[in-house]
Amino acid sequence: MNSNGESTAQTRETGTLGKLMVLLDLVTHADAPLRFTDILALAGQPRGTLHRQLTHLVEEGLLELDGDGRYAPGLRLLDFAARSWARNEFRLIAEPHLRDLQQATGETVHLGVLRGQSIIYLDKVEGRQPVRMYSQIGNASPCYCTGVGKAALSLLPAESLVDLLAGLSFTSFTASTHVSAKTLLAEIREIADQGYAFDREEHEAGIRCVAAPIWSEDRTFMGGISITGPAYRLSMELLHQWSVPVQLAAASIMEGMRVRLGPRR
Amino acid sequence: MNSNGESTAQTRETGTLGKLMVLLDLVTHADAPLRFTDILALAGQPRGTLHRQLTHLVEEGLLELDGDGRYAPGLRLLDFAARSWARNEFRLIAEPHLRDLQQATGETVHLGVLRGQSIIYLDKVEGRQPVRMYSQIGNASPCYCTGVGKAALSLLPAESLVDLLAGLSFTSFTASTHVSAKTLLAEIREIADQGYAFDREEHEAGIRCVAAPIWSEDRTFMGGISITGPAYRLSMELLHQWSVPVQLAAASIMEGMRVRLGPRR
DNA sequence: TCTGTTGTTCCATTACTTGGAACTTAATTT
DNA sequence: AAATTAAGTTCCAAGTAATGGAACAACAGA
Repeated sequence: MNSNGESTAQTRETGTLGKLMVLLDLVTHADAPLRFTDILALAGQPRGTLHRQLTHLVEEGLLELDGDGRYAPGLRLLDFAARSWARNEFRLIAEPHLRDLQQATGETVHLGVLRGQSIIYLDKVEGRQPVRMYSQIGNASPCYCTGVGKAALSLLPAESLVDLLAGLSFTSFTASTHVSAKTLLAEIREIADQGYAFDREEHEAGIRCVAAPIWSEDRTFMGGISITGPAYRLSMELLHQWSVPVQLAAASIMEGMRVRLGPRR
Repeated sequence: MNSNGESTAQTRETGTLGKLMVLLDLVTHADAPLRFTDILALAGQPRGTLHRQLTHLVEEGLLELDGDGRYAPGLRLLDFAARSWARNEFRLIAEPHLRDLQQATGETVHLGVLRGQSIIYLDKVEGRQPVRMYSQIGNASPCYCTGVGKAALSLLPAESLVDLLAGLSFTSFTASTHVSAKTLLAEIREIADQGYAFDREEHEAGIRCVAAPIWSEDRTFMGGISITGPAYRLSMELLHQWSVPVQLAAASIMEGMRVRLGPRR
């Protein structure tokens, strides 16, 4: 299987686990708790099989079954995630630099990492209001219309990049969203040259950002950091200016990673 | 080794999934990323078997394998958890009331739910500083030394309570921590009578709280909310006073649950 | 280079998952 | 209230995937 394809309904070679994960995906991605029959239709499996699988997931706390026979994501997932997040090395290293960048600009700062075709946000430092956790952290966003995403894509070797772009299906979130691999590829090459990326209201109308890529030497980690804010406050001119501190912060984080994780990587 | 519940090597009736979850638990509960051999020793399984299991978990993104052959929790867990949290019905219903309570007291407010022998924190509303997400949310804490935990235990029918207490292993976090089922049981009966619970620096020195239980009519959900703060600011007298607003907020949340989830439950 | 350690692959045996069908329970209609 | 349909659960023979011992490969230290 290819390195970071991770394409959609692709049957993975993970046996029983893979089938169960598909179910977890179904339930967690649904907009509302699903009944047994709903899942039956979506999963397309025999009733007996599905019933046993769901029972196992519930027994393990990965799903929860309420009194009305509806399945919802289980709380055990929270516990796993809390540990996963609290000890994430990249996040721990990046955190102080994110804070500095937030202080310097007054705007919201994100740390994200490329996983397959998505950016998963690892951290977020806001200014005034208390963070609504999970509001962004942990969420998976498309790579082709976010600053961090495009910055991360600029790190891929040409071949992997073309493969990944070929597998994308573009959703037009705003009028500015890239809708073809062609224009996206052109921009990513430009980003690779200049070392930073913009999001020109491509994911959400009225929201702009400037982002810089971050990577570990062994390319295990490919992601980025960004400064995000409302378009009325963040002119493109200002964003161009901020491309400098973003890149400096990214460099500091990478230096921290090199020191902490050993020079080899 | 094991944190608080989840007693050792308990074989669940969940077939292949159960075995994989044991591995996930091992890795996520460890203090640092584990090498293959570390897991081999902890899991006590044949090398070949373990290797394939870990490979499957990595392929599914539940674990991550870094360049040095160390296994860490995977980022996919974050994505699952983000969805799980964002749509949790109890949290959504409780949130505005938690905010009100925070405003009224100025101290930190928690929402927690009993899962097995642990309290899992579903939400947290702080005053001044931005919330460090996951710092508390999602974390599992012992039920016998937290305000929310003892409040939740007071909801259990006598028999279940005795069973649960019998299975506890007490860790003495501070000088005030309950260390026997006997004294704990006595306090829980008192809590059941009066309708609110205190944490008198039992989990963390210098931290007190007052908590009130919350339950759904079908007892699917048993948990509570609490006001927490430093002992120097929260005298026991003040906590006694605050037992009233905490109980009122709890009542409001339960009313909300009744309306939203239907009268049956 | 040798040697012990760590990590990976292979394959016959075993055990679990599979899925059809029968069954029970709940909801809807007459 | 009885009949009818839908929804959810249990059962078991057959097939498939997991198991685990052993052999193999990669690596580190002496």
